[in-house]
Amino acid sequence: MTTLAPTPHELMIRKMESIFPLSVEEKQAISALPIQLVDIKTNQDIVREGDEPSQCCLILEGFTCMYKVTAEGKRQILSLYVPGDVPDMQSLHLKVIDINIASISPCKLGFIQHKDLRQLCERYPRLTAAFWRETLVHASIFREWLLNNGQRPAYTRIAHLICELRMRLKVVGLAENGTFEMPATQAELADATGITQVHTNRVLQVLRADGLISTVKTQMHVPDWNKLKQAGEFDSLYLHLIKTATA
Amino acid sequence: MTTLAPTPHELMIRKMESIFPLSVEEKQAISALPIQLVDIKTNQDIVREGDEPSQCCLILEGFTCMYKVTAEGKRQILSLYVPGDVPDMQSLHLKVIDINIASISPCKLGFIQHKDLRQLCERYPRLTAAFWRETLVHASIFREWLLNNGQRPAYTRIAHLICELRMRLKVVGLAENGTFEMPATQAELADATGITQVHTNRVLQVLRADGLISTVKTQMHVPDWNKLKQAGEFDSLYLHLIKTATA
DNA sequence: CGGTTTGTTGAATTCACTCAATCCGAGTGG
DNA sequence: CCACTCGGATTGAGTGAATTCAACAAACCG
Repeated sequence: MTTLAPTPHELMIRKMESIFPLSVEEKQAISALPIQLVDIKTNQDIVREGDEPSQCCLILEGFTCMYKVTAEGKRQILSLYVPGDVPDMQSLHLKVIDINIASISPCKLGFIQHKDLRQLCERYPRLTAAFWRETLVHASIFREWLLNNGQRPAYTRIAHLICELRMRLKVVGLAENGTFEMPATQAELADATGITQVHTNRVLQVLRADGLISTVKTQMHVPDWNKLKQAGEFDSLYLHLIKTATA
Repeated sequence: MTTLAPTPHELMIRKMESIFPLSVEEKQAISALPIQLVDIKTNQDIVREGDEPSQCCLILEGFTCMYKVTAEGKRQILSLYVPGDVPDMQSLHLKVIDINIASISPCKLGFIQHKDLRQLCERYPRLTAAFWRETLVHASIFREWLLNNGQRPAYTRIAHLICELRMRLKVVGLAENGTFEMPATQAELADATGITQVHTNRVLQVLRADGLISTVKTQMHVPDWNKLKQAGEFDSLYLHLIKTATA
């Protein structure tokens, strides 16, 4: 299945439907949402700690990451966001942003005003549940990362991260045949998994040698999904995808 | 201020008001919520991965923890929950539970039926926002733990955890004069911070030697809040407390 | 009490880190 | 078309923070 680039609204709906069944009416309502398109370059901050935005950001193309830095200047990437994600949905209810969001590749973004989202939720109360659920799924991803980074050895940890990305990209149609764009640098993977860049490099080499992944530029290929899943101890339950989306 | 043990509803309201301003009406509505009281012993599972509960669990007394285990049997504690918390609020919107929750001390729990919470939210839409916000704050705590466990050295990491507990207990009136109950064992602190029990023990000794904490049985005392905050690089922004609660 | 959990200590080990240095491909400009 | 730059990837060698393993002390509990 070769999917033409979906419109912003199509993408948003596709993503939402992976975790929440939408009615025709609800989809129409979402499709009517005003979205302001913006292109940005690599390594641009989109939202910063302390900001009080009045809009949410929908990723349309490219990858972004959420991160925090310690007093000593060490950066932890808290999550990677891919097309269809709204990394700052929390700003609907937490006025002051407590994290940073930045692009890690050139991105196309769609900004949606809080007021429009609030209006939508008022008119379609089930959508409140849908958005709430989306934030809960992201919380679940944070938890899985906590487990992953806290208890698993580097090899498993990186394998797990790659599994998650593949799965999340698949539901929005961006990971066919086990191949997908993965523009994160090794330094970024390192900051996401809490290991050093040097060590990340060595682990990736072993993963390649073991035939679990192969990379060409920013293209990641997973020849044997089951083997990688096993290496990464990956169980997608925590992504809370509904069955139709997993198939 | 010596607070008498609050009723379940008082405790719930006190906690909610630390992150969301409630009207008199809303408080009355919450007070009318049916709550089923249950006492449990230490180390009892309350909710398990795979469960599909029809109720949420309000902690009234004691500590509980949320955890996950890897295939190799390593346990990561994802969060600690204290009186006033509802650790499984997510079950309102994520049918299948993806984590475990267990007591780490004897606990008094209050179970609230999903249907009652849903009804409450329908009648008082602002409360939907309040509960949603509560789940977002917990997500924020997961993120901070990710940063803490991923990027900070063991000493800072444990100091930070103690700071967080003090702060969260304070808003429900359980940490006056820098003293509070902290029933977690060193093994549990270890699983929460992603370091070994042995090393946790050594770090605690240093923290005591540095005069940052002192412990008598399960009582934790913090003689100098500012010093501990500094040692733990603690900034409470991520808890999203409203000003009146911080004071 | 005796049994069990929790806390403490020592010694050897290791996984991952630090600190460079080097390599490489993609642009850029002369 | 090649020299130059620059970000990213790779490699080597030495180091260290935290681990493992094992034993022991202390506190807790029925």
